[in-house]
Order: sequence, then structure tokens, then C-alpha cells
Amino acid sequence: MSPKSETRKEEIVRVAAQLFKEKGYTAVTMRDIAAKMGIKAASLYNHITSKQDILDAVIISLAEAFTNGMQSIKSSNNNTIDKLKQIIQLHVKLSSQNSYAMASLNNDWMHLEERLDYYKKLRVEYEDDFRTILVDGITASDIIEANPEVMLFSILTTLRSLYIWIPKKEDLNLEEFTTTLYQILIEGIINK
Amino acid sequence: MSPKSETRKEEIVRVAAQLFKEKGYTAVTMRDIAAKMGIKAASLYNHITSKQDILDAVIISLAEAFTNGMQSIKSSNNNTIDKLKQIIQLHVKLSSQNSYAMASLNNDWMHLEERLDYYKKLRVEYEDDFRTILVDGITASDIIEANPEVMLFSILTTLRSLYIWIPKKEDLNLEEFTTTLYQILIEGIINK
DNA sequence: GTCTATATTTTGATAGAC
DNA sequence: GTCTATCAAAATATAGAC
Repeated sequence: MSPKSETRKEEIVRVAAQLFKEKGYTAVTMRDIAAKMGIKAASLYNHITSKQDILDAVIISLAEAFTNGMQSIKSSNNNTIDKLKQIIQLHVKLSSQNSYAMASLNNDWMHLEERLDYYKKLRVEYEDDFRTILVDGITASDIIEANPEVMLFSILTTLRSLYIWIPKKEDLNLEEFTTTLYQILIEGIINK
Repeated sequence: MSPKSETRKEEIVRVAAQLFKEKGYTAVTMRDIAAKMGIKAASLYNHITSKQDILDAVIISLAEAFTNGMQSIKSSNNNTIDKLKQIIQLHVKLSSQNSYAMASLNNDWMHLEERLDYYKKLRVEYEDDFRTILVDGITASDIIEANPEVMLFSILTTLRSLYIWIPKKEDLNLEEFTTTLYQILIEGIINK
């Protein structure tokens, strides 16, 4: 997994993800990717079969990691509060480890082709599990009786955007950040 | 402002914004826009000078509306809580009225060219004003002593993503929604 | 594994007829 | 104000030499 042992295809996917984050999938050309690697565009095709192929590699494994992580949290025996903490942890961890790919996961997924339906299925599973956790939490009186769809939307959009913010704070203490985020997202910011 | 009295250029900008939301600026072709209007791509150039021209029209006036709105809220004599309520109202209002253009404001701004620096200036002004409101609110003990950058990030990413959510709930009561959003974003979801 | 050369398609944009 | 015809540039991708 370290850059030293990565294959040429992995390097292409990693470099492409950086460019996709800056300009979006469609605006990045095979020449852009090749230039950033110091080779010619035609040489890329010795390692990947198409531009689509790169997008699939950037998005799908990360989407699976989120869906699997959420499933595991939902299935645990923890209470709502601990599950919410774990969801935040999951996002902080995956976003800090994949800050480039997160941009494509959020903004370029509609350019998937054969894998589009699979991606959508993963996202629905993940959102359904999160919704279940919230609805169960309301039933158990762990969280307030507000519209669970609005809660889901509100928390999820913040967590999905972490990739924009995390790389800007290079000396960020991830544990401390996770705690602060929990406080703000879940406990609110008002002084009562 | 109503579609009945809109100029042909305004129609182009409106139709283009819908397509930009679906696929992003770069993936939308002049032929796509023309086809959706029932004309040929060449005809578009009788009303606009370039594709760039359309993107400028989609983004800039909306960015100005946010910056002006935030400036006005910051300058008012209300307390922190009322200012935060007004910020949420501003976002709900502009997002419901411009749900297509909001997508480009969030995701296509980097494809601006001559207007890019101006856009960035507007965004910095807007974020600085929001940050000032939060920092003043901490000083006044209206809100908790958490990291204002994390608060700003957390609230702003949710508000900036409203355009994704609002159109999906067609019978949405905007006033009720604003109240729920305030509750979740500012007061938190935990049952204390 | 990378290169040059090139095929094919698509793109933004223009010219000029109606 | 829209059309057809067309241009020039840029894009993805392939073939074949080294």
C-alpha cells in the first residue's frame, strides 16, 4: 500500500485522483495524467484499458469501504451515541486517508458507466443503515424527535465534505478533531 | 424574472444550469444545451459569446447574493442566535430559488476564468463575515467555546449542500424546514 | 514499458444563407 | 433568430517500432 511498492496502475489511479479533485473527471485529460507522471498519454494504456477504468478504480473501492464500515457499525451492540461517534470516526479516517478520491466519490460518480448502478446500490445501503441508526435512536430517546431525513442530510453532507477541509489543516490532530466534530455535529453549538 | 418574460439569454442560462447540475460544466456541450432548447448549437451564439459566458452568468450573480446577504446579516444589531437563524434562512431561500445554479456555485467555480479571482474574493468575504459572527458569538458566550473553524466548516457545508436536498422534497414547507434545520445544526440532536 | 504516429470522434466556435 | 456547413483544436484510443 505504501507508494514504494505501488504498481504502475496504482500510481496512475493515485495521480489521476489528485487531478480529478482539482478539476473534476471530465476536465482532466489523459495527457494531463501522463504529464504529471512524466510519460506520454499513450503509455498509460499499457496499464489501464480506458479513462473510465481509472474512475472506477478511484471510486468503487472507497464506496465499498464506507458501506462496509457503516454496516459494521449498525450491526454492533453499541448505543446510538457510540454509533454516531463511530460514524464520525469512519469518515475522518477514510477522508484523511483518501482525500483525493473523496472528491470523485462526491462529484464524479455520475460519470461512472457500467459501475454506476453498483455505486448507487452501495450508497443506498449506506444511507439506509445510517437512517436506521437515527430512527432507532429516536425510538430509544437517545436523540431528539426531529425529522430523521433532515438529520441524516445535515450530518452526512458535513461528513462527506471533510475531504475539502482536512488537507488544509496539515498539523491536524485527528482524534481531537473527531471529538470537536462530534461535539458540534451532535451536541450543537449553542450555550444553554 | 418569471419564465414568461425571460430573454433568450436568460433561457439559455437557466437550461444550461440544469444540465450543469446533472453532469458538471465540462461534461455539458453546447449541443446538449441547444438540444434541450430545441435549437441548434450555432444558434446559441446569437445570444451569448461563449460557453464561459454562460458559466459566468450562472455563478456570479448568485455568489454576489450570498456575499451581500451575509454582509447585511453581519451588520445588523441582532444577537448571535438571530444572526445564525438569518444565515440559515438566507441559504434556504437562495437554494430553493436557484437549486440548479447552486450546483455550479459549489462544483464548477474552478472553471471560471476571467471572473475566477472575483468569485474567490466574494467567497472569502462571505466566509470572513460568517467567521466574525461565530467568533463574536463565542466572546459573547452565546455559543460554546469550540474551534470556530470547525463550526464554520460544519455549518457551511450543510448549508451549501441544501440544493441537493430541497428539490427532492417537493411539498417541503420552507419555514418549517428552516426551523428544523436550525434545531439540528445549532442546538444539536442529542437528548440531554 | 515507453515512444511516435495516427485514426476517429467530439468539441467550441464562425461564416453566410434564409 | 435559426439554420446548414464547416473549421480548428482537442480528446480518447490504437498500432507498431524500439
